[in-house]
Amino acid sequence: MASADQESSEQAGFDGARARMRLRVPSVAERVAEELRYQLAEGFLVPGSKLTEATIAEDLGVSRNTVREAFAELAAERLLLRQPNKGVYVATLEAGDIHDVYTVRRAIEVSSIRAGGSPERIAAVRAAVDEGKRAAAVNDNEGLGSANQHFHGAIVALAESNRLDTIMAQILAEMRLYFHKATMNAHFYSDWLAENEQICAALEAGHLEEAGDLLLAYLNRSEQQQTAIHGD
Amino acid sequence: MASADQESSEQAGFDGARARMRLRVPSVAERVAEELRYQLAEGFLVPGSKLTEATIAEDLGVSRNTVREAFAELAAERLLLRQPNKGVYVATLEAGDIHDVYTVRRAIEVSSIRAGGSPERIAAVRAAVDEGKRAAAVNDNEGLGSANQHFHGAIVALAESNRLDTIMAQILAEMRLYFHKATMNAHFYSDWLAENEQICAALEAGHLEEAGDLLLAYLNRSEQQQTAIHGD
DNA sequence: ACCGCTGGATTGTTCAACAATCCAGCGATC
DNA sequence: GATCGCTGGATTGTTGAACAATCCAGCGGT
Repeated sequence: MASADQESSEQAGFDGARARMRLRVPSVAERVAEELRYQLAEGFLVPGSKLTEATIAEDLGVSRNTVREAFAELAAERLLLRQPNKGVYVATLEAGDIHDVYTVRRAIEVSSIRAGGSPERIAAVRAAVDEGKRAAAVNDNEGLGSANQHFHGAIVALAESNRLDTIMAQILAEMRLYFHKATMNAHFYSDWLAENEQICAALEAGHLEEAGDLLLAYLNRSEQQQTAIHGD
Repeated sequence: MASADQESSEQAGFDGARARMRLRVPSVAERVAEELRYQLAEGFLVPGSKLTEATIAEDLGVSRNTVREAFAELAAERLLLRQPNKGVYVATLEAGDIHDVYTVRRAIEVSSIRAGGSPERIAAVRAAVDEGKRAAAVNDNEGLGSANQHFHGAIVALAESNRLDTIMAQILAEMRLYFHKATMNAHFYSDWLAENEQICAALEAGHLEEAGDLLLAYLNRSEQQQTAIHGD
């Protein structure tokens, strides 16, 4: 997702008329990266475990060189850790990294929401909130989780910055990798809904300062929770 | 610089006693990437020009596959643009990208300075200001430019977040690439010194809000200047 | 318990080949 | 004369094999 979108010049306010064609066939290396990303997000590859080039190459039926290219891509996204002459390992988040990740989130999320956004972008935030409500209604824990990620992604999208979007996407991928389904019990999601609703409402009402404060408070609390669980 | 530092667990408060050894020999691909980064920053490779794999491979005396790995790394940093089946090109910043870049800078720089920082980190900011003054004293335009980059890098470093640091490093590399020496006349540097001094003073005095406001104002003005020059 | 060695496994890098794709040029056609 | 279709050459994408460099576990010697 990082190197996939190179339409930085493609402004958002484009007429739907001249819709871009995008029938590009992703390269093999990209598909390998995509597959690995999927397996990482799904938890098939546990943090810290080693990925051997030859094995993966054979499993996916591609050349070792191609696997290497995919590794490079994922290493650049911090999903894999490359240790020279030793191998690549699934990234692990240490105690310090949790703070690190939340520092980034505070910077870009709060800044994005404080600057407001176009009505369409705000509507996208609202949509994510609703998505969460629907998931909660049917007790879909997994759906609840991704709805929350959509919510925070939509907040960053308010800023209409491609770079912030990809940064956020990477951070979310990192969190998916580490705070995996297994580690998140239902009680985590308890407060989200109400809080997201509150933030979204403030945003819609144009109370940007308040929205920012609420979001900041949420992030701080969330960091505390995570640190408490993944001990340090 | 992006994938080079994987000591995310290495907290800042480390005793100088157990200094890290770092005698790692960078891989060939990394050295190729380094060389290209240098040529990009130095302006030998103009934005938009095409880089042919075979040519670079021969010039540097390495294999085409290795060049490819280096390309992947630089493409992930947005310094190169990979167009599938066509080739890699030196990245160009369109009008919209300028706003994009500054949006990121506003987010992470302002957020970093508003949170303050340890005395050592603040001292580093001060050091960057002094570096600028020394460069100005001898009319060293180039030194003045890099001093300013050090200044803003030091501000982000206040947050003590590895991720923010690498993000900022990439952004600065992008700007170096585009706003190259040739394009920046001396008059650009005119205000910097006084303003950096002011920001730094506010920071040292603990007036974080004021420091943030000053920095924000600077970034906004700088964006305007850049947009004015590199037409839109 | 410490040391050095050694062999096997894995990564790093190169090379050569071929398929897939793009692009410029060049006729053929209306 | 502009458009279309083709074709040939150049470049990228991908593979497979080979070899060098490096690491690591195990083993034996002291």
